[in-house]
Amino acid sequence: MQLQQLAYFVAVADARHFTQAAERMRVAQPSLSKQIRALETDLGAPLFSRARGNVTLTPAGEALLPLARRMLADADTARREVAELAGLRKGRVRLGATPSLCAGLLADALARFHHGYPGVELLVEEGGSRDLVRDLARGQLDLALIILPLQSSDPALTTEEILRENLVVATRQGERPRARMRVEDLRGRPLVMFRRGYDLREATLNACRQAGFEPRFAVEGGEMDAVLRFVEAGLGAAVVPSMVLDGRPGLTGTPLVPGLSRTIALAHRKDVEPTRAAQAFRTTFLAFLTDSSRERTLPPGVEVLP
Amino acid sequence: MQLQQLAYFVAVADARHFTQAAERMRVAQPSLSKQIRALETDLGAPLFSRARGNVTLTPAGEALLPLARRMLADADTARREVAELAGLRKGRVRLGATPSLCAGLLADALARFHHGYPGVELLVEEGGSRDLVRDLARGQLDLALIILPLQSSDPALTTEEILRENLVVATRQGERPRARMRVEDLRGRPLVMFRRGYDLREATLNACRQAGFEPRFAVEGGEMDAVLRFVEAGLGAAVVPSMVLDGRPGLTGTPLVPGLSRTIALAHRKDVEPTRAAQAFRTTFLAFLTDSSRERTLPPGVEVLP
DNA sequence: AGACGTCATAGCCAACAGCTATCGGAACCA
DNA sequence: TGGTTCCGATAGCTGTTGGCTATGACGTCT
Repeated sequence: MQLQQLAYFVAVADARHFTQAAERMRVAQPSLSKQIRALETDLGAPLFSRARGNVTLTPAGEALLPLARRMLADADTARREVAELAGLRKGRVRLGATPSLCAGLLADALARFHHGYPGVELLVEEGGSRDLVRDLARGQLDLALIILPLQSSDPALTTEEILRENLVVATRQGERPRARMRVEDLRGRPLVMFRRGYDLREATLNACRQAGFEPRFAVEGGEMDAVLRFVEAGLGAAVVPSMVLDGRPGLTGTPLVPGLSRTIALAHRKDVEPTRAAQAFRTTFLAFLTDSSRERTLPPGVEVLP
Repeated sequence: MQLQQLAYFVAVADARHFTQAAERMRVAQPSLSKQIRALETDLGAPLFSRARGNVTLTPAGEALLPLARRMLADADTARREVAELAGLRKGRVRLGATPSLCAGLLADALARFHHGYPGVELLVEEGGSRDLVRDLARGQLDLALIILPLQSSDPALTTEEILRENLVVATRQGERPRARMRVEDLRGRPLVMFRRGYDLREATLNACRQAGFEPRFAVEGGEMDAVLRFVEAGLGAAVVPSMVLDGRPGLTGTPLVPGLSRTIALAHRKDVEPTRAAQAFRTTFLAFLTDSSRERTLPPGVEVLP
């Protein structure tokens, strides 16, 4: 007997319908059927009478139902009580993140954390790595997702590499598509450039200079969303993390050869232990990444580091 | 969160000791440690403070303990209530079995069934297949473990092949041991023979006759235990299932080539549905066999059929 | 210092929960 | 009667995981 089997059992008892119950539990119908069957053989008695389109509880099922409900309720209570004592009932996580992450996978991760710890306040600051590092040091942030390597000489941070994201050239959809490009191909071509302070600005400029030319700007100064809209409007190309193109049908991302990528790390102050809420966020976030990686639901061009 | 993890948690809380708790739960210590750790990360808080030789509950653990106990108690109650409704609280199973099985693995199987269904009365009848089949037909048995093929022409039985057991030649320990024997080697050699009615008597006689000779008897007429004692006493050899030699240091079993084996089947009347208790016995027994097979705890010379 | 006791870690394997694809049979409808 | 639809069961595959053994780390006691 397992709690999950009981949850499935209650779902079927409520829905009087295997397929609908499976949908509600977010699993495939055969998986649920199999678990119910396992529970039945474990208990040694059928729990449902499966008349066509009319699933009903057997007496054994009737006897089990209230106990199953109570066990599940107890499990929920236990979860809450422990969370309360662990200081995760209330609390606050102040998280810094780069714009590309905010636009990309952060939303789902935050949703997951909020679902797990609904009482914890979530504050997100969007900014370049330099600003985030400064705010971490000032104690204005608990955690930050930053770009490595750090420019600042401040070694008072612990960093943990967690992601690698590929940079691609974003162009307007339909503009003579290519399989891939070299940085060299950007020479003379008008670029839409981020405002000062963005890591991507430095990255792009460095790449061009290393290729031996100074890039030409069609427009500069925007935030992430503005830059993408300018590209959509045909003002020019931009170098961006491929993940921000997810869900932007008007834009095409062309990979660069040799590949250009950035390493994203989770950083916090070395001198103070992160709050329990911050630790919980870190755990949830890492779990979210590995899960997404496993389920192939990560945006393209993002790779989870071991 | 899983019920088993909670059971492990309660065990550790009671014992204040991981290793002892693991013993009590009949698992290896690392397995238990891993489950406790999984529970802790699942709940987001440590449950034990692991001071050397002084394991104590954290506040979170204290909060969880009563709820865990209640969930486990509910699970137990649910099991009992369902069993009661399924008619397994009381009831009776009348089981027939051949002497070799009774002497061999049946004891452990019965213990397991009794543990699972303590309210069910267990009656065992030991006898040859012919007698068992007759008693099944008369309604004096619910289930029987018999030797296939059936001699009787009564087709009113459902049989399910479950085991194959090897026959070996039992001789006194120390008597010029051989790696293997042919049936032919029994010619002229005094045999200890079972009484009429034993399947083994027929099997032995048939094998000898097929090899072209009539066996010589040193003594005949005993039950299983007596036959084995006669062999131990040096009266002669006997053909027996290798499993009955398990735990008889005074006897050696020599395999026959070509191999001689018997198929054991579980039989019940075709015309009446077995009682719920009998069905439960069947399930438990089959599970016992596959478990034993997996854990390599079957007596030698016995093979579980798929 | 060394032996012991105790929990954690590492690495391996079998079992299983999950999936997709498909079947079988009841109900419904023309 | 013969599709068609719906719904649960079945089959076969895969990734995850609970279990094991062996070993490590580290305190305690002789």
